[in-house]
Amino acid sequence: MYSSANVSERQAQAPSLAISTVIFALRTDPGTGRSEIWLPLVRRIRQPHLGKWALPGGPLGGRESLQDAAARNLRETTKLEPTYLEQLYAFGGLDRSATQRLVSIVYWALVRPEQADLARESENVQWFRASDAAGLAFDHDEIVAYALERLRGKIEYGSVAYHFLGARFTLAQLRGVYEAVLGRHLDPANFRRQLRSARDIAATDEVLQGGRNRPPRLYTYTGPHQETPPPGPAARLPAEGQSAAPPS
Amino acid sequence: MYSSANVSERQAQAPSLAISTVIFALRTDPGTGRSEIWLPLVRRIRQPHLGKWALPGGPLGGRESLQDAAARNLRETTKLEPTYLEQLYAFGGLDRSATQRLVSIVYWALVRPEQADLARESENVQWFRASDAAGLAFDHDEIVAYALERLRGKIEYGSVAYHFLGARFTLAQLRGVYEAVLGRHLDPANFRRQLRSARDIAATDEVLQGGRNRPPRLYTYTGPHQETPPPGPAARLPAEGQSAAPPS
DNA sequence: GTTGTTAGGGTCGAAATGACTATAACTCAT
DNA sequence: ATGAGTTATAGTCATTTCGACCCTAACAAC
Repeated sequence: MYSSANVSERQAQAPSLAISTVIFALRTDPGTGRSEIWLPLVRRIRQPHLGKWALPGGPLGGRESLQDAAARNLRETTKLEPTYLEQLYAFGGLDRSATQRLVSIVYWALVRPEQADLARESENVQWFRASDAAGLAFDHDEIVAYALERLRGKIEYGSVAYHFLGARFTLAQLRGVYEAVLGRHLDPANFRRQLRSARDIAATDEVLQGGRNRPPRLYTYTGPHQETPPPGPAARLPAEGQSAAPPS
Repeated sequence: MYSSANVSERQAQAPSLAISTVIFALRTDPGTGRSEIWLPLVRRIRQPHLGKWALPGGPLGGRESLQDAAARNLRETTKLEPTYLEQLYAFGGLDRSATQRLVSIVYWALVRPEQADLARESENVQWFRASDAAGLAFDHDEIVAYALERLRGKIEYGSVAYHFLGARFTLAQLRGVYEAVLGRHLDPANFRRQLRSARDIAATDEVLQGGRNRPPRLYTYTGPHQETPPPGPAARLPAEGQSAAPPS
């Protein structure tokens, strides 16, 4: 292996390698009270695609793992730590960038709403509704669409919705996450029944006071608190279950 | 984005980028008649890990997509075309190779048994039972384990088992694939019932003659004949369902 | 013929799921 | 204070799914 192309030739052809990150957060619409998915984008300050919005990213440092590079992107653009960070896909089409051959390893992350609200916004960093994120630089439109697709898959599978929320949450909030991601209404009673069994959530003895209706009980996530899953998939697997629901 | 590190520094740090491929094929044990998963490995002919077995792979050419590079690896090592080829994961740990910083984008492929039998074997290319593939070069042990994990996920989900078989197959053969991958016995009657509904298989009007028992009917796969899924995930998604099975 | 073995169809109960009803607990308007 | 409105939470019921199991059909070998 490691073919016979000589080294100088290989270097000459070597595509640049970059890391990009799709960062999802939930925001509650003040009007309808419904949860929506948002993500931060950065404005391109150089060619190509100067002035367009793009996913946060940059070159891979020589002393950091892929995961670390993605986490660094996150810190640098939004000043916050993700509650979930996973590799999405490596994009390497020939025509991704007009100026150079570019291979991007893309990660996707979930952050909590409190953090998303605190995240700085500036001239060149702004949050967008996921459904409004179009016309991005490079092939980032497709990447965002794919990340949403994958988010749907993961959330149906089960153990990712909690990472959108804080340490304590009501079942209605959790259901709001599911509804925002899946894009359909879920029956509150059935949703409750499904979560009572299995999944890594536990009821606390507290309730959320101050609402205008019956105070809902607060729950916590007790599963592997995979702040940022370990580098290799080998280490990541025990926390997940890998693979998905049986459409049969 | 695209940080402020200057270009020369970035080049100096730039990790090498390689493509590797995990190629799975099914072989039937002549003794027990059970199906087993095999994969081809190549012997390292240079340092590091000289003499050890490793996944087929090599550098990414400047004029080929990631997918094309993986397909080329396949051709070059086994002289055969895969019936299925998908990106597995990008591995980029700091300590993967002792001699250099190496990022590997790994693909996994399925090939048909007839093809696997025809595939050349040589001094430096040999097929191994997946369960016997240990002590490989670099972190390839972990990569193979992860590929098997993902294969299990995909097969439970549904649409990948056919790619191990030829154009026409019996349900017993298909069940053999599932049993080899999942590592457990499946009830023939229930298996039949599940496949009768939904999945992209159709009964032909032919039966397989020549066995010593009742001749089984032959079936075909009618789904998207995803010989080699399109480059971007966007194009790949309609054929798949993305994500994995529900451990709940 | 009989026997052995696999193909393929069916039954039955347990478990999961979706649609729905009912009651509890709170706030707010009157 | 009382009732209306809203959400939380429990329960019911019919349908579907799934695993375990049984039975008959169709071949080869003897």
